Amino acid sequence: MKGGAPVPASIRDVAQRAGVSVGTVSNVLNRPDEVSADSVDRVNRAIEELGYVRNDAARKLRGGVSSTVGFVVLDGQNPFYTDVVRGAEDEGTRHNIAILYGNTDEDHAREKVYLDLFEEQQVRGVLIAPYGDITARLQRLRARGIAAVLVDRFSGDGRFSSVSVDSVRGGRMAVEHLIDTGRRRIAFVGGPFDIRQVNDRLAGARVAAENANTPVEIEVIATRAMTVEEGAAAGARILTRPRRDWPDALFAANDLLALGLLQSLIVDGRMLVPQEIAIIGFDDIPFAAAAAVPLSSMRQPSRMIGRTALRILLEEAADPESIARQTVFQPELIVRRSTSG
Amino acid sequence: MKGGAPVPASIRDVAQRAGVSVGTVSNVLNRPDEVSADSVDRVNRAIEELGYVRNDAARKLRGGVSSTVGFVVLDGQNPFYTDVVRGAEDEGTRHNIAILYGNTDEDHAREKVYLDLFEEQQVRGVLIAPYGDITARLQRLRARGIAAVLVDRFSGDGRFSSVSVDSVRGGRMAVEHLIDTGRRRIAFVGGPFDIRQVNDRLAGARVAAENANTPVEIEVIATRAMTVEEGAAAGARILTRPRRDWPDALFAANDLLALGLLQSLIVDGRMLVPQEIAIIGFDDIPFAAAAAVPLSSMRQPSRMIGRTALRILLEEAADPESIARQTVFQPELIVRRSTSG
DNA sequence: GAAAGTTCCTGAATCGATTCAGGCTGATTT
DNA sequence: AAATCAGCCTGAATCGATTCAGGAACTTTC
Repeated sequence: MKGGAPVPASIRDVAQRAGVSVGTVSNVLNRPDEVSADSVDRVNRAIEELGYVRNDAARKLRGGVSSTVGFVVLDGQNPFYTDVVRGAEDEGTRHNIAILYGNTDEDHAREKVYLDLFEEQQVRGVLIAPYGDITARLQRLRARGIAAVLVDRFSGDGRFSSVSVDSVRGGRMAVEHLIDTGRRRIAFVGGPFDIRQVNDRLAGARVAAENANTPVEIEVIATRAMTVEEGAAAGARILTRPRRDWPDALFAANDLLALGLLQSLIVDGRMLVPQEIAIIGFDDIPFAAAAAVPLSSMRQPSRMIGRTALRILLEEAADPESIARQTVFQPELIVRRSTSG
Repeated sequence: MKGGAPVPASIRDVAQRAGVSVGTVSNVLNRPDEVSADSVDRVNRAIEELGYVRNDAARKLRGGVSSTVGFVVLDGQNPFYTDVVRGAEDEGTRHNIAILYGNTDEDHAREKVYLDLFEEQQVRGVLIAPYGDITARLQRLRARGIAAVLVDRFSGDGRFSSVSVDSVRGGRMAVEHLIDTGRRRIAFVGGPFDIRQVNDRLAGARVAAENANTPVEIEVIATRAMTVEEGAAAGARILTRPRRDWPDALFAANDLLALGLLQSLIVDGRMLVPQEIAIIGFDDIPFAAAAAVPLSSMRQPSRMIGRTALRILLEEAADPESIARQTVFQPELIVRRSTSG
């Protein structure tokens, strides 16, 4: 068909063409300052002419380190996580690191599949927004020399580094805001409860309710996933109740749920938001502001989370003796129309 | 901590423990039916006991094939692309393939960086939603035995397989719909124009205008990117015009732009959508339905696109002689309130 | 019973980049 | 002039999985 070497050039070909040894070529590639300027030139020219590209497999094999990092994400459709990934990617390109991407969709089996895969790939490290409890699995990775950093989730026992947002505090702030604006019958919408953040946000909500100086009721409406569809389904369920049983505010465990709720509640003007019912979400995804009724939310510094997580991961990969550290960002209350008529 | 070798077990360790040769272990792994049941058992037990995991680097080095595929995405924040990736991932897990993910953010330099990286990684193939013209680059990959499939973009010269949606037709359908609902002064909002889809959608819009049996005006409002922010900026610019110069409909090159436009136009009730101005987007991302005014859009079968693209990629990787084929899906008009008062 | 097959297994060679002990050259010191 | 040193280079050994020619043990065929 067309030009171009059908068989890729190896370091040996480059060495031959440049008239030096393979060791020298490798040195040019990895520590050019230990090689004479003349050799550097010749080698670089040969590389150019042959279109040589380093074979990462060979490199990795010989004890080298991988230039990929695995990222296991809970929900790849959620703009919050896309943003986190984006942050990690940004930091990654600065270190010439690529991201092996895995979306688990709140599924244990997929989580395992991806971790296995990353292990086979001998990635430099793994970023993971875990679904359930995976410390055992991570221990094993570590034993293999693969670092791991938890994302969006505090590491309970402190055995692994983590980068997260204080979900309990976020839950408290959200519900305090609802109470401040006069709401008393609050429903927490979220699930499944083996997602740690869901529990934490609910716990925070309860704290706020207990600390209030008026009686505040917290009801729990469980969902099977954190999606727009599940939110809409939960909303539909609320609508079937007699009017006097409606809560006067909803705290959704994330924005996708909140958007789903919003969508189903205001359809046909069934319910007025925020007059009859206030809604607040969590994450402050870009679409929250563009919603039918702009959505109040607890903002997380998503890109920063991704960036920080990758940075810490690389540091730990470089120094396996380093001590696990927990980085916790604070959420920020963003008030929009859905809670402030 | 429990057992777990601090140093990963190799195939040799497994062989020793199972009392067989390395060749046999490899055979158990790759063609178990050529090995006696007894050996298979012993080897599997040894693998279990040692926690052995295949080293993909070594495997790749020895002429094997990679189990990763690169995916270069134009805009990772766009839910449309997340959906496409998700589709590819779905198909990938069925073949035990992981995705190396790269987000170019409409940037040539990043595009190149990722392609280099994928080449070093010797990925099985590359899926790419290209920004500009990259056939030269893809030719080179192909010469190295790396297959490539274009995503969301028709391969003009037919040298590569592609999976896309008929953007010209989509543009035509969108504008025909606007015309059908009585609009005559239509603005196309999109850019930059070196994104092929933008051109195509505009071209389709023009066809619709010319075919109409009333005079229809198509104005072009250029944006620098396809984001919510740019859409909002374009909307703000429209608002500065004297009222009589306002278009009566907007066709946005994608939903993000449309959402931005919507957001900026309806703020403070400056403009009534759809009464004064209709808006239609492209992609039908999940958030389009949840927008302030539910957004009409041209739906693309995003997951299907991803799935199909990966399937074709794997087929081509398996058979380098195969002929490039163009798969074109048809877009579907989804009418919501933003175009039908 | 010899020849010809089967079935299953062995172990050395291989892929390509990196590393490192050792060597060569010319400059500097004693 | 010998000894020392710096600067630069060489090339064999190495990583771990795969492959394949060769061979052992056992059956079947004539």
